[in-house]
Amino acid sequence: MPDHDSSTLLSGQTKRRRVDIGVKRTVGSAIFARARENLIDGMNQSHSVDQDGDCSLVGDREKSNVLRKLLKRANSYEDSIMPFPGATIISQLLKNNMGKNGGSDSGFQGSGNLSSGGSEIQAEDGCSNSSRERDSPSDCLSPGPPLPPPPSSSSFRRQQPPSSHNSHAPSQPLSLSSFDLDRLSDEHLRAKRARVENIIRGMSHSPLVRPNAGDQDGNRDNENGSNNSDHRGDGNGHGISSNEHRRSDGASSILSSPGSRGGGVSAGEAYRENKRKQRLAQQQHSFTQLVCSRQEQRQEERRQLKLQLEDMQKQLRQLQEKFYQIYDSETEEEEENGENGESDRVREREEDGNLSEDSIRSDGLEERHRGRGRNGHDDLSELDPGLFLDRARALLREQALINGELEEDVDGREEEERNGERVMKRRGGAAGGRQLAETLKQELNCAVSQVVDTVVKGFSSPKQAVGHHIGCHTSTPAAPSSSSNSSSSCPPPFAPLPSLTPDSRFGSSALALSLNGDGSPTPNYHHSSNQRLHCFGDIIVPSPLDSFGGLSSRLSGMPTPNDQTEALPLVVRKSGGGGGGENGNLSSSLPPPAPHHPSLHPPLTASLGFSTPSFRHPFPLPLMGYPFQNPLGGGDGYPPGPKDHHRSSPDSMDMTRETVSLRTKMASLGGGHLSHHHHLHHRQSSPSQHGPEGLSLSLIKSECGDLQDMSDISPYSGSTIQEGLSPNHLKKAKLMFFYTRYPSSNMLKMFFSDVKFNRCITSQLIKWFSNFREFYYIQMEKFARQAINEGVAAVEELAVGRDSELFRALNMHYNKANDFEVPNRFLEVAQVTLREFFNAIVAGKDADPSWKKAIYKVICKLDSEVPEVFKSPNCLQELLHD
DNA sequence: ACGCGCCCTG
DNA sequence: CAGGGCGCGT
Repeated sequence: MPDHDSSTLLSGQTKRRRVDIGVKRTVGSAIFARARENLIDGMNQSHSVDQDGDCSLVGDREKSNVLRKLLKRANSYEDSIMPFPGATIISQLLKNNMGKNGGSDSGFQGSGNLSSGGSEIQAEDGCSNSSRERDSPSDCLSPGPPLPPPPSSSSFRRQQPPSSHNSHAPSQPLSLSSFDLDRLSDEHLRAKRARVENIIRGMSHSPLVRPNAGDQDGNRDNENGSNNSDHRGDGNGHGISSNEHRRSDGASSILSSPGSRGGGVSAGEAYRENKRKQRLAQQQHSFTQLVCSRQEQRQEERRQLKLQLEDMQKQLRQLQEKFYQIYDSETEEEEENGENGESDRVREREEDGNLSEDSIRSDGLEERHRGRGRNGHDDLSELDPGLFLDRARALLREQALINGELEEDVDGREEEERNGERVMKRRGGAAGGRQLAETLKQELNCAVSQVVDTVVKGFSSPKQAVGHHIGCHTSTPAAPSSSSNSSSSCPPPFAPLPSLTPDSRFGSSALALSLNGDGSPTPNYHHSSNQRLHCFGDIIVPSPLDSFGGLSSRLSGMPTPNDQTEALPLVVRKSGGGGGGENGNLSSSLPPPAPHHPSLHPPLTASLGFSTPSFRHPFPLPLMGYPFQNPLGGGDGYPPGPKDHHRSSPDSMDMTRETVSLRTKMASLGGGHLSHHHHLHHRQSSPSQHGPEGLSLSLIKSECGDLQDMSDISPYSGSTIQEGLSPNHLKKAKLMFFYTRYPSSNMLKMFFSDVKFNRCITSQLIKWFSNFREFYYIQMEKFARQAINEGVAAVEELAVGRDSELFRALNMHYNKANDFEVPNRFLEVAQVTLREFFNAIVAGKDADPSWKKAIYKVICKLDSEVPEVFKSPNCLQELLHD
């Protein structure tokens, strides 16, 4: 896995570098361009760079996006309610929400926000909404006209105001859920509000509460410092922008240094509380009430989250102390070596501690969230720390079980904590810090992935998420005790909830991040690559996965790939290095949701070895929703159900008729062979490997899914219409290349009439010819240079005959079997091409970067008619027989 | 803005 | 051979 990671990283780096260098467009200042690139990368790719903050940040960003979406969708509703121009109002609301989420945390500063409706809020909003990549907090401070949230541009960008990210992130989920509340009646709102307030009041007495305003800066600085030092290693050129970016992002609230925490309820809190109440009283009528209530709720939620955060941090610190006590003596030496890796490890420990200990206290919040969740589709509630913690806890337990160091009982949270400590101690004593670190890494990975998963799921299917949320919460605690086999821990809870199953697919497979799942209502999502992106913006969130990857890689001591392109959305992780792995298979292999019985699990789980419960969810990945119609496979072609193992041997599939693309995708997915995908269960691969694979799957789905439904390919009909390209098609294309180097798409359609054309197929064919050309021209250039080197002085000396090396090379490539008689015309063209290259090189034109273009222009005119025979689906037989 | 083609990479 | 990025032409 390290190898893979490193390779990926390298490629990513190179790509990035290339991109950076290649960007000639003048987009303002280079810094801005960089920043945007980073942003986009962060959104769409891994942002391993700042893993520390990723957990929360990612979620935050995504949430913000989602919030916007929701708001947009709700426009109609809001309009009806509000007499004012809907857009303005909504944007205002949105801003307020966002401002509150981000701004209220800044303690006293926010005191004026509520009553005044505040310029501050708006300003902050403007900041975040404008999605300008700027690092100076001052921008946000300057009050200005409210900027309507630019949905398109901002969808991919982070919106956190630089000054408030700490608590901002956690609060987001709640705000989302609260949004749903809009649709509830006032009564509901009030009731809820009252409940929440009660809770908050209770919480407010917590000694851990503190005003964030003062701390944030300090914390951020600290975090930044650590981040910078950590990532310096992988800065590779874009360090500046990335660092800056990170700064603005801030570190994750969860992981942030606990050093400055503490203190009782701030005066600001109380003040704000009062303010809220006043406002409530004032706003008894009209939509303003709605708005205010929502705001209030958000604030409260935020506060809760903040409290939780504080708690977590404190716990983290405690845990850390314990940790150090136990291990420092042993690991000191290692730490002495102290490089980035070491520091990373330390942080990991912190994180881990955070997670495990946080879980201890998450109950109250969970309860609240659950309650709230029922009212609206607060899938978002899933996002809340409580859930996260819960899952983390479960993971921790799981890990303990895996290592056989955890006792069966883990009922009480204290118990749990103790167990964790015990485990640590034992490990420290026996295996040493290394093992512990490994365990922690795994745990962390799992937790992160789960969180991501949860977020995604929540976004993708809100309503279901509620149920899922509940199920998950309840299930996790109980699972470990029920059986040593953790695999059954999470799934069972879902079983009773039919509605959950659809999205649980994603949800459960932490690795499966794709939102495109069938369940998701995103209408446009399967359109084009572009839309793919949009999709992500809408629902999914690449970053979480990224963060996951980053974390995992980092934990493993490997640099994180910066350029993990779309791996995220997708999905299928087959095996997991982090222990999450194999689920991908399961998920992919499992058929939809029918409430599955635990009985089904045993075989699967057994092969899974150890993995977190969530990973074991045998839910099919969203991708599965797109049944790859395998004409021969009778429609169940691709996603093999869990039972596929027991089914007729996969080999029965007619691979020759399998579409090429499908095969390739499958290969990427299944680690190779469609027929052997069941072997995946036994494979152990690094998580990093899965990203790309999953990606390919998503690609298939998203790109091909939209094309005409493949369903109309009659599997049983004698008709040769295929939805994909077969190896024979490839061969045919190669032969066609002898006639035409630049076939038009129409031509391709004519000559591949036995293929059901869609964008996928078309582009694939075009790509084929592009690749053919590439090879062709490379050969030409090579031989031209060779001729020049050999002293050929005149082009006339150059000739391409069937016995020439050049021709042999070409023939070997396009007509390997040599069972096709290459037309003379091709020889002529080849000769012309060769000479063109020769002349150009001799003339020194090759100094020009685009010197080949002229040649291409010439060659593209030399295409000749492709014999009619090629139009026949059976042309190969006919041609080759000749 | 979109599609195409080249280039580079894996 | 496929992905992805980029530039160019429309």
